[in-house]
Amino acid sequence: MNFSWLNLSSESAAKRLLGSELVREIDGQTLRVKIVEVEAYDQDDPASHTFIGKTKRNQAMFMAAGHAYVYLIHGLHHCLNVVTGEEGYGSGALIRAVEPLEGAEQMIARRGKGGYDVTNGPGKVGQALSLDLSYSGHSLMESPLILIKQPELLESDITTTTRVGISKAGDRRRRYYIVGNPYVSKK
DNA sequence: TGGACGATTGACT
DNA sequence: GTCAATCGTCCAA
Repeated sequence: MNFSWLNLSSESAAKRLLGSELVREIDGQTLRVKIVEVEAYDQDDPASHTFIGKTKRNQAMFMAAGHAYVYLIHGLHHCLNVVTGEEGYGSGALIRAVEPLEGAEQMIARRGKGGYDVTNGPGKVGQALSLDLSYSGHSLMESPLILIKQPELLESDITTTTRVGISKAGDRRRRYYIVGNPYVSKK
């Protein structure tokens, strides 16, 4: 098992992540989700945390492909990224939304909400999977958070749009999601 | 050492 | 549609 399939540009790797699964083991429970929405970020992108270079916070983004980068937004929400590309180059894909496959009830309990609201946003994914800053830099080959490759989706199943909630480079179309999946975030 | 700010969410009008 | 919550991080002084 290796993550050479993520050793691509952040755009290609982000699209390749759609349909892949994350397995989260916690309190003896197994949570399994499918990635349905992502956004690409890299060092040459003004909207990326790595645009300013390597810092204490974003150093995980400079690790080899297949590590996790978790950050805290607005002091409230933890967001998960999958690091992509070459080690030493700060790039990755923000996991914006997932579809519960296993352990949905655990996620609903952690979220305090059911329905599609359970995981249809980056902060919601972080809460449903109970992630925090200590997971930044974690290898996604190891328990308790594992990334599992799935067959690549057809290009016709992927929609590309502008990103959400950023204040810079808002015109870059680097948000990708699975057509028709109800867990895709709204905005 | 301090102040400004954010790849968001949810509550409220 | 508007807006507050809340804190780790970054940078200026």
